[in-house]
Amino acid sequence: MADDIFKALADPTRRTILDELAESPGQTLFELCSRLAMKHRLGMSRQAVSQHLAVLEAAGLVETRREGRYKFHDLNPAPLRHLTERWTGPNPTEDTP
Amino acid sequence: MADDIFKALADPTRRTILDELAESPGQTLFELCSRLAMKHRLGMSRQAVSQHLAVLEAAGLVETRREGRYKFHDLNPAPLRHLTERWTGPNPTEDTP
DNA sequence: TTGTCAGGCAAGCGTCTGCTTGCCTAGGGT
DNA sequence: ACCCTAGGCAAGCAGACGCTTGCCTGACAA
Repeated sequence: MADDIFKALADPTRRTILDELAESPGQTLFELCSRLAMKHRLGMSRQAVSQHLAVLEAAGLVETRREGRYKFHDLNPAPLRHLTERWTGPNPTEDTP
Repeated sequence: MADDIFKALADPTRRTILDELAESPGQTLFELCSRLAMKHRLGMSRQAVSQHLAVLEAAGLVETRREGRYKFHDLNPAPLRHLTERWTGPNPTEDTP
């Protein structure tokens, strides 16, 4: 559970993918590949990115929806919210109603 | 920098060590070894724990002080505070004075 | 139908990593 | 002096991880 999330965050390429999905949601695999290559100078094969996305999806950090032959990816930051409170203590005034 | 922190958090044993140091600060290597063995049923060699502590210290999550032949370890949660805001956005009401 | 394009599956390979084992240094007590 | 204890250094090993390559499936268009 939390283990999957921390392990998913351990790789710099996966963190860059999260950055990219935060900046422009709903990208397909090919869009992510080209933007990682252009903006971040990461020359990786399509399968490498696909495997990273699988790890992120298994951790619940990325959600996907299919439309025809396209698969769109979106960041889900919810699992990250209280991840480190285990050691920092709850943020005193967070979630004030 | 952030890479060291995420990589340090990726291992479940290291997260347990942080838990243990949060619960009772200032433990020595041997104290940590025995408590990991007793409370968490982790049978590891002393060197394994020592190497984990080195990783945590390199990431800035654990600080140490020597006294004679003892070396005491303390949790430093500061690097964890804003670690995930990169994707969650800043906590709206955090750090209110 | 045939061709093309987005994506998935699986095996293989090199590297990193967590852990062990063995030996070594330094501080403190008798 | 001697011994014991807390900790460090370094080599070695098995498994995990990141990435590639090659082939396959399914959706659309000509």
